[in-house]
Amino acid sequence: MPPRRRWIAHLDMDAFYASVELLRYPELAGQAVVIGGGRRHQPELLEDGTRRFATLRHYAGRGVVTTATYAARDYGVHSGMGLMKAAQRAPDAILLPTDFEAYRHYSRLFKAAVAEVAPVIEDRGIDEIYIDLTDVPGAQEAVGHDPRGGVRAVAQEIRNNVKRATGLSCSVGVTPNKLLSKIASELDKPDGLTVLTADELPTRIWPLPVRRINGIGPKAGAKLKGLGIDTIGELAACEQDWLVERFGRSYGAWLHSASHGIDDRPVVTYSEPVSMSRETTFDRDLHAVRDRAALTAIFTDLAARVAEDLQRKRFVGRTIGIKLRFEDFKTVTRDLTLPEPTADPLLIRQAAGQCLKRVDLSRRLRLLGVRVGALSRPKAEAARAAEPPRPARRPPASTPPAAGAAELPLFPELGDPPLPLGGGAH
DNA sequence: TCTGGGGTCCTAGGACCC
DNA sequence: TCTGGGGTCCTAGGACCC
Repeated sequence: MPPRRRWIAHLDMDAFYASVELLRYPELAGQAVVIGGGRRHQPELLEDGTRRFATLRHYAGRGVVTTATYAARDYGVHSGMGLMKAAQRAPDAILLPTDFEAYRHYSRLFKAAVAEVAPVIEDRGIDEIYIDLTDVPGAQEAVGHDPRGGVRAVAQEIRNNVKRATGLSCSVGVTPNKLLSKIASELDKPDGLTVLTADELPTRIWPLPVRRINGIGPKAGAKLKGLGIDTIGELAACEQDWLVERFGRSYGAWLHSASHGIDDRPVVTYSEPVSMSRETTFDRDLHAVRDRAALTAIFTDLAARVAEDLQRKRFVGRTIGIKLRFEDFKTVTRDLTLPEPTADPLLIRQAAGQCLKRVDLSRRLRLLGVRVGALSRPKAEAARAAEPPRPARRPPASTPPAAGAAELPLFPELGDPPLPLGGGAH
């Protein structure tokens, strides 16, 4: 009996947001379409029943491209690009607002369709998943002399099921591990299926640029390029010690094993959230003093929204943090750990207000965020009462007056003394 | 016409305790 | 008072991903 092979699939929906929009507006098929920005550019229904769509040409704002159709990508537009820049490259491309409700709906549909064939699924966001195919009936069968035949048929069945359930296409990579499958799913995109065995590493993986490895981002990619390493094969030819000297023990060793296609991570079907946050970028940069009222309102709203998220998902958190991005794009964070976890909007806002006091607010702000971390499940009142009080590890942060957060002066009044510089408070 | 929003994980220094 | 080592928690920043 031949040994049982581990088969992991990575499934990636093709241009997901844009493809969902095309289901709704089939007349846009084949056109350059970009998804992104605010709610402003909703299509307009004309009297003759046709729709008028906004184009990128007149866009003004700070949005980015979340997805572009393949036709739009031909103009050099890709996700993450500022919409202003995208407008330069493709002024006549159609611009649609993001509709997360719709995308979440289709996300649930495609994942359910996969689960009918293979139930061991790891969520990697709204449009991609890993699937463990090892124990799916048929996956271990060779077809002729090809050990990939059985699992290829299983993967094709998954793709068919997704198409039937959603009308959308996806690309799938199947290999012995998550690292290689993630790379493989991109090899024949869109609407492709690539099955690789470990012995195909030198021919199929090593010629690719290092950036194709999930975990090598812009920084590590640039550093490798500076060292004369462009392809995964060139990385694989490096001594591990040499990489460790340059990238640190952990990352250096990982680079070495990744380039050799080694990855033992399991497919994880559930993981508890670690933090929840809300943040917003303003239409224009705001100043702590001159725009105090607006900033205070935004801050309170962000705290209320995280609190709402926590309560809806039944979590409480002990570490409250803020994030600020200045006009020069520099970002700072401050956080504060409370003696007890909470999901109360007032307590969250109070703690966030404490954090804010530790930041120098002389530069204008473009973004504000509120985060709650160190999450746990709320204890029932009864269980709490039965417990001895938790001894505080350090003096609790001076608790603001019980007056209620609404009256707290979060941002300085005109004429207030200058705020202390950030970073000095610990 | 620079660069959204929601996450995870890692590192590193200092506090604090034994 | 000086000299330690180990372990955990807290905080800040940064890389990376979807």
